[in-house]
Amino acid sequence: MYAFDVLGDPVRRRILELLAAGEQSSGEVTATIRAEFGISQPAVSQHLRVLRESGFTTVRAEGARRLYAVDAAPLKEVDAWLERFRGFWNQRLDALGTELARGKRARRARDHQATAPHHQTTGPDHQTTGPHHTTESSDD
Amino acid sequence: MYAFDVLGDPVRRRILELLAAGEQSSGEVTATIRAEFGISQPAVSQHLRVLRESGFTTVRAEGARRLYAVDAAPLKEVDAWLERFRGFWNQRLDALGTELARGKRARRARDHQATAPHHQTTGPDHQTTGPHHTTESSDD
DNA sequence: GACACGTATAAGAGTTGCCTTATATAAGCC
DNA sequence: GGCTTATATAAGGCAACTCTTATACGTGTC
Repeated sequence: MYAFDVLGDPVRRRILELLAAGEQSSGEVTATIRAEFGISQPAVSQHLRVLRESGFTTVRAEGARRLYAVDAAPLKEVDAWLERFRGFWNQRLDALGTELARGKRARRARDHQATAPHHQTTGPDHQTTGPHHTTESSDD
Repeated sequence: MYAFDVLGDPVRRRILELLAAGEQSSGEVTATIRAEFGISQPAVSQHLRVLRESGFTTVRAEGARRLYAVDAAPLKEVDAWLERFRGFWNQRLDALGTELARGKRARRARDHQATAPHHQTTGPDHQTTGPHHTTESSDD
């Protein structure tokens, strides 16, 4: 899951945000990013390269310009990874105790798309204690 | 959005995957990670520290053990960031042009409402350029 | 108290990542 | 052709990250 590495940089995330509004030329992106982050044109170009080479964007030439646009594929991957955690903020944590008491918990941890280098998951053969109660999980 | 930095590391992502199945002690996590990644106990402990200090996990002591569990707050943040891109993979990219021509775009049933009543999908209402057609590179 | 276990921290080395300045390539215009 | 605009690449410096080994700290046991 190379994707998370790419998204680790705030400049790159910002560029994607900009492109989410629609195709933009390298120059347009550069102007905005320079204004916001105060970095040089080559620096922005390098970030664009990373995004391009990692599949987050597509580019097409229009004269001397390069028009960048979001390619959602890697983001989709990230979204898929998050999938397994969705249950953690979709339920009333406070009510969890009750749920457990009823022995009625839902089965989570269905698939694992581990990016681990080696073999598969050695599933914790404990109780699958899904979403537990965290003392105070901030929810907004 | 510190969260993406934390998730940039494959070991940390794996640890979260493990914890997604339920609370685990530092030792249990360490055993699995050591087996899969071949790194030392202190290395795992340091990753656990990062996860702890960045709010991805909670810890509670049980005797000499430290029991770690997922805290979803930061993941929720990541999910919220992704929100703006959801529209990019919920529509038929190839048909987009046609669809626009027919002016039929808007009301597409959002489909996939499987389990979670996640936040309302505020589709990216990018005017024109939105999701364009490209060859989607699914993997790299 | 002494010792083993479970876990964390400290200090240092190697690697990776991002930024800068300088420069190259290509297109547009006169 | 020669100049300007648009964008990319190259090379080097510095900071940040992650690993390792060594060690400290708290807990349970005898």
